[in-house]
Amino acid sequence: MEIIFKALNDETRRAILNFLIQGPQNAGTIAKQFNMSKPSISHHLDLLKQSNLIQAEKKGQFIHYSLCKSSFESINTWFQAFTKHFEFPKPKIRL
Amino acid sequence: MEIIFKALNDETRRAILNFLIQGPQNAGTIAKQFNMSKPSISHHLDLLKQSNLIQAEKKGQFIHYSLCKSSFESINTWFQAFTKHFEFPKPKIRL
DNA sequence: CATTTAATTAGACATTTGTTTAATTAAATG
DNA sequence: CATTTAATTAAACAAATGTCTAATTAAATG
Repeated sequence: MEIIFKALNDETRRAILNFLIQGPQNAGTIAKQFNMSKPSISHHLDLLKQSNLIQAEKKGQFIHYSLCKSSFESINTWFQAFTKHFEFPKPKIRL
Repeated sequence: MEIIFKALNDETRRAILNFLIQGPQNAGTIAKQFNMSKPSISHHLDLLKQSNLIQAEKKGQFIHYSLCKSSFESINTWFQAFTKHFEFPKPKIRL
């Protein structure tokens, strides 16, 4: 989980994830969305890839990035303990 | 969301949240769970409180900390866009 | 095969973060 | 009311993070 939460702890990376909901995009197209240098975006993509929130696929000169299901499932599982905590408060009295 | 993801991006803080699933605890009891100075834990509790993942209530000399629903709901809402993305893949053909 | 295009890697640097010890605040108690 | 106990705030500092420009890699093209 460590690396997933780390990857999510940045506004630009979260915006990249949101952008990728539309579908796979190459690094250049992603970079154009942001007022930031290409190397910076490349670095963010690397962190997202390390965390398995996205995956990369080389297509000739381009690299296509897309959302990756597994890490989103991990996060969901992590939060389930808290979801349960709030959904099922212990009754103080027998009904 | 910024401050919530920031708060979640630390192993100790996530462990504190998990500990609080058991129920409200005071700062000293929380600190004992960790091999770390009390001021460090105090700092982590402050960040968690700022993010509204926990709330504090002073009881005499003690301060009771407990999980706070609202920010967990915010996170859940944030993730829904991705949950939807993976749950409902667009069919390529009409069934 | 020299040049262009897409993208990453490397190096530098300022900012943020997590930790510690020392000092402070505030409530409880003999 | 002086002392103890719970907890925070302050100050300092090393480590991690995000950004940039310059350099490099690798594929496409005239």
